[in-house]
Amino acid sequence: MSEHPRPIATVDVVLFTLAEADGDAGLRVLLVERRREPFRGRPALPGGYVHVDEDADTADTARRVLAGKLGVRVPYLEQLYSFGSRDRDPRGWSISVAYFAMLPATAGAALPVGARWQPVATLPVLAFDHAGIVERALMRVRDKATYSSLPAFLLGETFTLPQLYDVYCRVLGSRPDPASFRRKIEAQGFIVPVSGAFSQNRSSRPAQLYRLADAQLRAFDRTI
Amino acid sequence: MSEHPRPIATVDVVLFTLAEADGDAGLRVLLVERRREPFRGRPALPGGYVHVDEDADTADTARRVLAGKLGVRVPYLEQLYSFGSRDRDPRGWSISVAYFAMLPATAGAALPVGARWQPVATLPVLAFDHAGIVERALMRVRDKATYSSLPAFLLGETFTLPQLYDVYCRVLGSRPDPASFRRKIEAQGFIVPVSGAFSQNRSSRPAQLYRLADAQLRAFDRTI
DNA sequence: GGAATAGTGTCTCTCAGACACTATGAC
DNA sequence: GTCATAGTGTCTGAGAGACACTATTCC
Repeated sequence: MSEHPRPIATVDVVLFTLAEADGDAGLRVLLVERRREPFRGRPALPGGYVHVDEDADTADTARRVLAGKLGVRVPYLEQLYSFGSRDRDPRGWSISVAYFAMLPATAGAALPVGARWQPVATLPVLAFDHAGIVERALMRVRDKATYSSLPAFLLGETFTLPQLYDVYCRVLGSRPDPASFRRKIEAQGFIVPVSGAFSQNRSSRPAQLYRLADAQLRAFDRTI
Repeated sequence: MSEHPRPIATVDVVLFTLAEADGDAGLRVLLVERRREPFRGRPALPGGYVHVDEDADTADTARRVLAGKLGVRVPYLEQLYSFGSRDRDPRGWSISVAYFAMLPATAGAALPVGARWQPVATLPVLAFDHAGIVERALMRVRDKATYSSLPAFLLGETFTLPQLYDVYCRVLGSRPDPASFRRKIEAQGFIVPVSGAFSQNRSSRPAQLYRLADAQLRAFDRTI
């Protein structure tokens, strides 16, 4: 009675970062070239099977994939959505529990062969339904940028308010009033000034450095 | 290489409704008594295995469970979260893709034996990690009530603004200003008046009847 | 008329947006 | 001093909260 054929169970991760050069706007997502069938040679999201003997839960699977395939540890990881259907994998009925993660630009370091950062504006054709997964992740990240501290996880330990403003702009794709932004962020209180620390600017006034008040995501207040 | 032992794959549904009697505040959730091990005799969320030969995707599984076990069709169904871990099911590593659904009070009709509506304020001990699933569903529904038309799916085809206000209050557990609520909702424009139709009140002024502008969830505007 | 609920007008306070202004560094 | 960027002050308009008020039904 309880023995049904089981679907394939995988975890895929949409890993976001920003280009280090401020000149290039917008988010980038990590793609790896598939080395096996199906979709051999196609770019895909990093992912893998749930290892029932190794992983305590699906978040563990996500972290194992990121650490093993890419050697990164991410400051922010969130479950995105689960894509489970008959058609999404030619090998059969499969469920992918998708996560997304934010990685500071500085932590980019060396990528293994076959992995690359791709601007979300110019995505190639992806394996499986991964295009849809990236699309949903982008919607989530952009939506959360309007009411949470999420974009701050794209920055390193310390950052200036202008840098934070820049990150929000690049994630949102719009430029709200900088003065309003400053007041709004300061009112939310999820960042605290690092006393006495200032940015080293090329040829202008240095800016106060801040850090996150805590490692958690903070949502802004909302009323009906 | 690609043959890993697969986790169990199930779908569970948190089905919400309101008591018909306006006197009783708050949401109710549907529980069914488990008739098999594990957790035999314990109340649990309606759910079941993914049937790879029957279900096109996990939303199909959710609808099949609701139709088969309870004979209901729901006007709103949304994927909630996936709970996948080694420990959540004594039979082994398991993934439950959880959904939540909203059912108008009037559609309650006859429930099968072993099923019952339970106020969320007085939940018993549940099977598996279902208490955590209900908790997350409640957080989602209450959060969405602050910025979307979600609570409207707890009402029937037509409803009055005072009824809608009552539903939002019961979901949110608070009583915002009724005048502000009216203005806010009218500005969002997700409900339209049914021309010439009014409620039949016992001994007071009848109210304008409204219906949803479309069958989709509508999110309110938000700025940063 | 009174009771009860539906619905509006209006004041205040907060906050986003706009934008002019001042502040502080490098040179 | 100039240039560049950091950061503030202030006005305005939109909207939430509070609450007094009017409107329409049944009795």
